[in-house]
Amino acid sequence: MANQSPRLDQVFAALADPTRRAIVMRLCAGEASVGELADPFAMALPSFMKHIHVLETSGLVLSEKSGRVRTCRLSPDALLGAEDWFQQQRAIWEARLDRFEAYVMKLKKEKERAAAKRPSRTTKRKGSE
Amino acid sequence: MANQSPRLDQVFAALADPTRRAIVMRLCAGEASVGELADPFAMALPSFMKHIHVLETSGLVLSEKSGRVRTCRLSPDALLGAEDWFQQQRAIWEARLDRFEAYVMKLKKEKERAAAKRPSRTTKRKGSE
DNA sequence: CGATTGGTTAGCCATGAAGCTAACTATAGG
DNA sequence: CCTATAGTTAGCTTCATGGCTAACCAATCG
Repeated sequence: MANQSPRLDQVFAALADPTRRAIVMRLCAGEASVGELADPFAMALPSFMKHIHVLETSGLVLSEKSGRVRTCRLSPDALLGAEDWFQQQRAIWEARLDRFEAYVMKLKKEKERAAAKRPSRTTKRKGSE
Repeated sequence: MANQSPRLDQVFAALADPTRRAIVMRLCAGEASVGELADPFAMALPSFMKHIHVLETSGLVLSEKSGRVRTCRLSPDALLGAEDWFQQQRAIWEARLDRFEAYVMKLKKEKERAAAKRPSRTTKRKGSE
């Protein structure tokens, strides 16, 4: 029940930036070096590296340096964790909608029964909500 | 293909804060007034209202004031939009994994065929990557 | 060796986010 | 009418974020 996970904070914060989302999207297609990743962006390397670092500390991306080139790849766990969060919320939301619908149905039925009992009151306006 | 949606920026940024995620979770269970929402948090009202406002401009939450009380409710669209983003990434990721697996299978088969051809070389080490 | 390439570190700046208090508006209740 | 309630506005601090330049390693390559 305690959903105070600092990981989610970082994952969502990381994904709030279009540059970083683009990096994640790129990495979904396969690993790449920092240089390759940086290429499409009109941004100085140090600025770009900050984004990589943010992605890394959020757990979304892993990287490894061999020689003078650092290769980055996606770590699906964090991504899946965030997706889970959405699915949980949606489940709760949908359960509520179901309950609400059930409630409306119940009201409707009661109204029908009342109408059957004393038809003269069928045209009564809306009723209390 | 242009996924530069400023909406996603705002939605993810909104969800990067634990207070705001808690608000969203609370609202999944049904609408509530600002006061009700603020109650569990040890935070001055003006600070809290900022969170509400962030949620509102992100499109996650709608609110309406009647009398002196403002009632908030979830707007599922933005939530679903964000969930979609994850599902798209996952689809790409999984397609890649499939392709990778297919590639590995192909390698394996070739190796087997080679082994069948000249069994003496079966114990050769790893091979070039 | 010396130059180039690929990345890293350090430090600066502007902006925006998250919190606070204090003071104000406007409805509801007595 | 008076007071308490529910938000709201204004203005202030502090810290994080996103960008830059300049200078600095450390592998390659010629």
